[in-house]
Amino acid sequence: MVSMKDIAEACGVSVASVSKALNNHTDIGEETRQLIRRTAKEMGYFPNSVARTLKTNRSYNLGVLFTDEANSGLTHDYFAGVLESFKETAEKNDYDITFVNRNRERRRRMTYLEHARYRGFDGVVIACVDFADPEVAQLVASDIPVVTIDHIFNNRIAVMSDNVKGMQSLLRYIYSCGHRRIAYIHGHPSSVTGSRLSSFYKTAEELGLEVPDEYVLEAGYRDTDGAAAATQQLLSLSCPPTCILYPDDFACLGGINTLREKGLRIPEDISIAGYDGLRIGRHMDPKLTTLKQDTQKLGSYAAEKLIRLIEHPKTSVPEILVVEGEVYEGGSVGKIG
Amino acid sequence: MVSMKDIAEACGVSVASVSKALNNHTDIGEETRQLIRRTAKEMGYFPNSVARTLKTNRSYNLGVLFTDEANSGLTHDYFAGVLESFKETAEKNDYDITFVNRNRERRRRMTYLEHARYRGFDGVVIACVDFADPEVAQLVASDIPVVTIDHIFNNRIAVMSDNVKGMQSLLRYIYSCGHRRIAYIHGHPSSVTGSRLSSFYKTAEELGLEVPDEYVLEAGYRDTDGAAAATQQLLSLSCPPTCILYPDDFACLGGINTLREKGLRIPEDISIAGYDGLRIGRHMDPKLTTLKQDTQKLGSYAAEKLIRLIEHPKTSVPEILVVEGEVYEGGSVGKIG
DNA sequence: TAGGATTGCGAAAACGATTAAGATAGAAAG
DNA sequence: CTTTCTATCTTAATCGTTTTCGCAATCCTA
Repeated sequence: MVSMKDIAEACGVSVASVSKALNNHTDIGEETRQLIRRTAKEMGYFPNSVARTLKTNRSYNLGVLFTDEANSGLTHDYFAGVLESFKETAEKNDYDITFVNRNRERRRRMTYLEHARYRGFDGVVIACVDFADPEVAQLVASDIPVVTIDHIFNNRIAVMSDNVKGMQSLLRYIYSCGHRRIAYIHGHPSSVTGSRLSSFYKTAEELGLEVPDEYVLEAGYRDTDGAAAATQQLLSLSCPPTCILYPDDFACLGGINTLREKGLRIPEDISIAGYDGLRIGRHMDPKLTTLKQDTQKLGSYAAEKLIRLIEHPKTSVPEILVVEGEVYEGGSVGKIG
Repeated sequence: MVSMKDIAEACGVSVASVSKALNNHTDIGEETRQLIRRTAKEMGYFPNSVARTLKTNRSYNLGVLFTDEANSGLTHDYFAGVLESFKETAEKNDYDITFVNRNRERRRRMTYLEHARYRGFDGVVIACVDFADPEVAQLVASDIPVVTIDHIFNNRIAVMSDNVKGMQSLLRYIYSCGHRRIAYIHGHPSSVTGSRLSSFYKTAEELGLEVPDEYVLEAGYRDTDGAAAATQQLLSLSCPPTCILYPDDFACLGGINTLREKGLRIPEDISIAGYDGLRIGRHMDPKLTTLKQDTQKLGSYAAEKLIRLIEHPKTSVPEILVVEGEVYEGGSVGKIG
């Protein structure tokens, strides 16, 4: 590999001058600058980020922390969408991204924070993890710039999908279609689920909707079997709902199958709605009515805020960015009355 | 951050001794070793991978190269599955992964190879890219260890999903169900498509199947609209097929919708089969018959081979690893006769 | 034209680790 | 009692950059 030293020799100048010429410093003559830049290009010089990082303590590398619970992970569509967008924005700003982990086996195990320090990440984005994990807390409490997605920590920047407004819009839409007996199968307890659930109740109250306790059940996120079981339970009620809300689009699939097995048609006999706005929903028949989260914005905002925090720590304030989604009117929620 | 220097001072030894104690070298006394290791732990020391990389020229970081054609990318289920598995295996071996890209905007643009050198990747895995891209060729031709997935380069290690056997098994299965008029909507020309297509023809011949030219159409990978259009075309034939093969599971969705619009039931009126074995297929109704590719093995093999190539270049030979998939017998292919 | 300001450049010290080679001590060998 | 090992530890160079500081040479300005 050709280094600055090689260029310096070729040009008959010092390494310092090469560095200055290449980094557009002011205290270097125009002619020498040109000469150096030309030879650098000719010799196929490319900087060594490792050396630069060591010296400057800036790696231009962002850590991405997420955990692969239940074999989801990268195949988790919502997160994949966010990450894709995050990656793109980061790269546009000359940052690379590397996954944070603690799966070390050969050497001493590392905590997330240790790993982040080990690699010298300039910042870390945290999404889709168990936010109660003490190791996550340790990382968040450190001096490393952090942005979280869909979870709020004290004095940290967070990018949130607006679950409150989202659920509100979705429920209002369903109500506007004439539904009055609406059930909600929510995900396992988490801040996300919490927001949606309370928004569900609040909106129902605003609408004057009555929500019997039997109408609110729990199933895992992306858990088709759980959704199927819950659906079964709802159908066996003496007064079953006319519309069922699911934790997410994927879980819907489990519900749909149960409904079809019972010979129920969607949306003629029963209506359903998902949450997330995954691509598959638009290809189902009928198209799945859902709340489409803006993964594109979520990812790019997270990256922009994180980079801003890194590059301008003084003027960056802990803030909570809320990204609204929108109701996707598929055909899975029928009109009543 | 506490460095070796700090530990050295605390223990009253030289930095060299600290390095030796921590890396289990032989020329260090047992007592001093213990002392150093203990103090290191007490002081919360953690190595700095950047400094180590600079000195040793080994980053323990692998590059992942893929391109996000048509807004797929990380939301591309097949690739996401492979990557997830690759990541896991890499991490088990103490390697991290970073994405290779060339989207630099602020600084000088980089080629893939330049980026790989810039970051000092120990090796790169290439998957899901335009293999005809000269920049990919440049990277492959370099001295950086490379493993490709689903594409073969001269003198390089490749991990391949067995598209020949896969298509053979799938077609034989469909044949065994009694189908004789089988159409194939294949993906855009690529080595993958090529293998499947030729295997389709070869297997058909072996089975004594006649395949009219009108039965073989083209649509993009994951292109639901294209699949829908092709399906339309097939249905309008005077002698339409009894079973349609699609480029992939996702594209199937486009086909399914077209079929349902025509009032055709699956599999009573017409049969379909996908390719890939995505999770959604198992939740469709009927379950989608498909060829399930072993993304888990593909990813882990790629990681293992790449790491082996990095760590034992002498005994590593360019080889082609073939990973077999298996027919997933859903219910979308009906029995005939 | 002397003095100070400006400009262009180089020397050298970092950054945090690794490692070859040298130094020191005590032990074994003659 | 030298000499030669061996075990243990240190010195110092190095990886490829960045950056501070100092030194000339040049340029103003009065």
